[in-house]
Amino acid sequence: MNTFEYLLEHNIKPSVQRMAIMGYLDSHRTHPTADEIFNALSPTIPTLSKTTIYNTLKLFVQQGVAQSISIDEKNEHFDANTAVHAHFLCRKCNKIYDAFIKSKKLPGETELKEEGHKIDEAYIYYRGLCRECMEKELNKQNN
Amino acid sequence: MNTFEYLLEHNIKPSVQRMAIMGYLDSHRTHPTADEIFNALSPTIPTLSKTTIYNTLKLFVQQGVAQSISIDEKNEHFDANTAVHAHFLCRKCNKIYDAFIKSKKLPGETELKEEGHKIDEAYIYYRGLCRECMEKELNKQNN
DNA sequence: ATTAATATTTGTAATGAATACAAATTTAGA
DNA sequence: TCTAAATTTGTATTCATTACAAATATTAAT
Ligand SMILES: [Mn+2]
Ligand SMILES: [Mn+2]
Ligand SMILES: [Zn+2]
Ligand SMILES: [Zn+2]
Repeated sequence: MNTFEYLLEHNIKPSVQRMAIMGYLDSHRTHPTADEIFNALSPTIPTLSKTTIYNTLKLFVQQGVAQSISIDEKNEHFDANTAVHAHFLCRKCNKIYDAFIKSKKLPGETELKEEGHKIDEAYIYYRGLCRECMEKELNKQNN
Repeated sequence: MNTFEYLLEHNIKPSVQRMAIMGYLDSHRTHPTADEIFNALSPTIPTLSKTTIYNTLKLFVQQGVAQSISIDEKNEHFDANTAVHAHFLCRKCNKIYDAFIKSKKLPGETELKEEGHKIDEAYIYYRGLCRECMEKELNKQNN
């Protein structure tokens, strides 16, 4: 799937900036923040403005080519994967890990629907200590 | 369960301010923000400071007598119910509804544990249109 | 009861991510 | 080419949250 066509199919005019931001999001599945995207792209597009990053990401979310991840209190993160999937934030290294979902029924979903609410978005967030960080802590102790 | 004992059991010294904030959280299960709590309590405790609200809520979360709900991008919400349960935010009226969870296994949890991560917190968020708001919209059309 | 040490609260200043806004630039159409 | 619309940019602003230090309250020691 090429970025140009993908944006067009979602009614987003593929400008240089939009292509670059979508390209970055698609090739870096690390759930970057607006700031991280700006720092990554600004060397190659020196005129790039942070406002454009914010505007574009908002547009991407509206048009359904990205989702906003609010697992981190401090910063909004973004994900080119728009499918419903779980996220795990390591409180030590701040990395965000993906976890895919097997069952179709999400917890509490049926109850909410039975009460007559209409669900448009679903998010599953976990926080804790990732394997990598846990191993680092163990190595410290065994030295 | 009385508030005084409850705070003590969780190693929180029950000051007037802390009692009031815990009392409010416990009796208003509407997932209030720091600002809402301040506006509600400041008439009865005129010297109350907003900083105290923030400090106290942070302490409550640390000591496990409240949880922080980050379903709303704009404001942090708080909940005296510390059990893992789902939340539904209506994007029209901004009310946050509870939904209780039947199954013990949360989506993606097993996968994350198998990868060696240690999960400490779990959050399930939904967004959409609540029944009340949907009915209001229907009434508008049929007039 | 005084005093001193500690804990808590308060008010104000600072932070910083996100937004508002208007000017500048680019793109598309006549 | 000329014009209008769309997009981008830079700067100013917002506002929830935090930092900090002074003020007050609580507890412990003398
Ligand atoms: Mn993801
Ligand atoms: Mn709740
Ligand atoms: Zn980690
Ligand atoms: Zn509603």
